[in-house]
Amino acid sequence: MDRPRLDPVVVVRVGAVLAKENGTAGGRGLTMPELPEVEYAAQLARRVVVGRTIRRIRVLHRSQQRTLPVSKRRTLVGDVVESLERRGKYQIFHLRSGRAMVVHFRMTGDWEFVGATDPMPSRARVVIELDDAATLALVDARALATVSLHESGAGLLPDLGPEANTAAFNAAWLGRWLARRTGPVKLALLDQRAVAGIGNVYASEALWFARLDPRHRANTLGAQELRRLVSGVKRAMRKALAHPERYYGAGAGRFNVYDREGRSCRRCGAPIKRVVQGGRSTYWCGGCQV
DNA sequence: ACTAACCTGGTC
DNA sequence: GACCAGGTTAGT
Repeated sequence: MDRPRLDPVVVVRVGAVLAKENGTAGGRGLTMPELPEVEYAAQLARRVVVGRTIRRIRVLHRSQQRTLPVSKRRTLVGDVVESLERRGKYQIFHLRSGRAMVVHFRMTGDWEFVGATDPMPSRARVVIELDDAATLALVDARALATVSLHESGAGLLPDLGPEANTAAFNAAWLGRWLARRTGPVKLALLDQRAVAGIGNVYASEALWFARLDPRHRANTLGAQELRRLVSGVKRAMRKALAHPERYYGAGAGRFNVYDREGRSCRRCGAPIKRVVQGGRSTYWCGGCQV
């Protein structure tokens, strides 16, 4: 087959390989896939699965038994992956039968490409075997990633806002959305109905780019602040999409505020602060984010 | 609109 | 050995 294939020696696991290429193995091992990381993972997986016939699906962890019971798995055998689409943090495998398999990495999910002679990774939860002997494994330390099978296009995904890195996400849209939110703007940014693809890490990063205090009430932002926030989100997306190796896997740690409590701000030198909002850590610079 | 639950590796 | 990380959903 002349279809492009991943070199199995180079590509093992998306996050881990990026860290290796970056020469930073052994860092904090942050993964937390958000829009840029899921986009990169989908790009790699796409090259392996598109056009291939599913030979078998294995479930190695009970957390996936609910959504992928044996009866459903059997029906996938022989189906063909026509395309792999990313929407927000979701990956959608469109199948020739008209069905769709939807994967969400949650916090620690990742693809691992397993060669014919490679041992199955210990954290593999769902294994997709293809007709050309390629094997794609969903590895996930915390086993919270989800895989679901849908009979048709209807009800595939929950209600999602515009993609964070597209023109559809703009100040007019965001302003309309935030107007009915009274909580902190950081929490509003995490709502996938407001903007798709932002998670805890890039929410803090985007607010740093926008020079906005994450504790501001969402519905109090002015027009100029809204524009700054939109461009802050897009700057964070653009940087991470252009350099996935700096933000993914053990190579992570190139953030401006995330996980940098007490360190000095790269823009103004003031110490980075941390506060818990909605049960999750928010980081920001008390000096230049006002 | 807020909170618990889902999970388990890594750190305290 | 307790506890924390966190996206999403289900439950209050």
